[in-house]
Amino acid sequence: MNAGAMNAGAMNAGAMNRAPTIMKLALSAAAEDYLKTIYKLQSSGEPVTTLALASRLKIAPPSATAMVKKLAAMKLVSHEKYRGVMLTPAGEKIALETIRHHRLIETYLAEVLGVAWDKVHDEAERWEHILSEEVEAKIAEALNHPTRDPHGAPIPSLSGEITRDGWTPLCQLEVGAKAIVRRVSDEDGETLRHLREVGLLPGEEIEVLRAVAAEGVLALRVGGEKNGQPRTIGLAPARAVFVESIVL
Amino acid sequence: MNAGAMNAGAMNAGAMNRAPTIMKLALSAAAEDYLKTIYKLQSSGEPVTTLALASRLKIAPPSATAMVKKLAAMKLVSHEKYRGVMLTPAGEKIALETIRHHRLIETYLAEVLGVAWDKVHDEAERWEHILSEEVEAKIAEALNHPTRDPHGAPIPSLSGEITRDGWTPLCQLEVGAKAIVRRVSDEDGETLRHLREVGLLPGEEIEVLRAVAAEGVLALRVGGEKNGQPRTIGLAPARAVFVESIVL
DNA sequence: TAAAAAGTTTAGCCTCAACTAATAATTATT
DNA sequence: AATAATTATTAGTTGAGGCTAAACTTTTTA
Repeated sequence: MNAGAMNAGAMNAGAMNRAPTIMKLALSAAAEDYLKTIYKLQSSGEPVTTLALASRLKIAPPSATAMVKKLAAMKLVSHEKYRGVMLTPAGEKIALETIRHHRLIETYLAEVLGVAWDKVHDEAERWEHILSEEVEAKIAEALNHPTRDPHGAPIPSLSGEITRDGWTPLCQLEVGAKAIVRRVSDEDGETLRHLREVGLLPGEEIEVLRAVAAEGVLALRVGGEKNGQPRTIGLAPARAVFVESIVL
Repeated sequence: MNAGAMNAGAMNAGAMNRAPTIMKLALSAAAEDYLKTIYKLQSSGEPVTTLALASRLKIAPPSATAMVKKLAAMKLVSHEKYRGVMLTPAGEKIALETIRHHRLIETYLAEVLGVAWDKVHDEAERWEHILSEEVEAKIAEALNHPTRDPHGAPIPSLSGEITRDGWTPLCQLEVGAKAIVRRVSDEDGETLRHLREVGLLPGEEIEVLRAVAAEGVLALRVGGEKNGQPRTIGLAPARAVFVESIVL
């Protein structure tokens, strides 16, 4: 047999690729999704358990275990059995690249192509895995190197730095507190549509009028000084909103 | 059997999907690639054999046989054993949609994002499979509904119509013939870079000065009236160029 | 602290889309 | 027309990345 074609998987090794560019380990879309999800769990302080991964990625727990093992073999995560997962520096780098892709694409779709706020996430979820470095650069340039996506999330820099915002979940505000909406979670289109309807967009000023823990409901004034009408939202959407408190 | 529209494989019985929109059978990227390749072979008059498919797609022949069987089961192609393949109307529709995606993306990348002529093909090859109808529409609109991609290939309309150009491969021109370059094949970046260097871009006027069949070489004047210098190109690149003869 | 519950992993299977080796059909050549 | 050469198909594997059922840890609770 004449070596010729050589299957794509076996291609990595040292063969080919004469170019001086550093060989970029082409990870599967699935692997990138795991790394991204691990990063998000990790940076929101939640423990990165098999169950958390499985539920975020909508897969069965054993599937998560299997992938975690593969990622560990690739030295992208460290994994102690029955304990949990942590990204290695290499894994974090890839997670941040994937998140950068995602948020740049969201921004581009929303600002340049005019795709609706609540739809850009699902699009970006697919695009992030096929974006080349070159097109990434063109997109970043076209947007003038943005640092926030349309939902207020920070876009990691090309070198992998990311702003760590210390913002408060809206659901944790005390009655009477005033704050400015800084970020909303982009994951669920349904929630996003609801938040836009209520007016909870990044930049908006709000005041907590009443919090009825028992009812799991929050009454707010949305929009600055008096003119905003009071609105009531549930706890679930309130958890998707992050605010910066206004200190008086 | 109750007609193809709502096949969608595992799309569980009647559950979900209340919307009145026609369910769009989500085909794998691989299947789309096969349909596209079958379409191209078919419309260039070549017989659509297992070997031709395998060689175009850079896979082994048995893999092609296997996928052809699947596509036949989905009624996207008709297949007579040992004979060859033909697209059904449904298969052709999907092929044309995929080609539309590909060419729109190429055009967008080149014209809006400034990606190089010889690189847009490989990008589009990946993007075409994940483009949603909505973003497709936005892109088409941003480009003002183009009918040609940057290489001169016709872009199928949304409804699946495509211009059939009767252009001549450059390699078939007689000595002394004058013509205008109308289209170059986009498949191979290497070839494209070469053609650009020689000046064989859509719109350019050429004249065949000498054709040495034995040498497999063509001498041309590129660029209108006298001022173009003579250039020599091989037969392989000449096959990738299609021209419109100037009738005197 | 022992039993129950919750969470994690192993074992074994499935589908997809590739692959190689071997077989079968068609076409070309003496 | 018989044989050789092409080309196509079948048979059996492989690797990703899912799945369920069952076994095993860890944590909680009675």
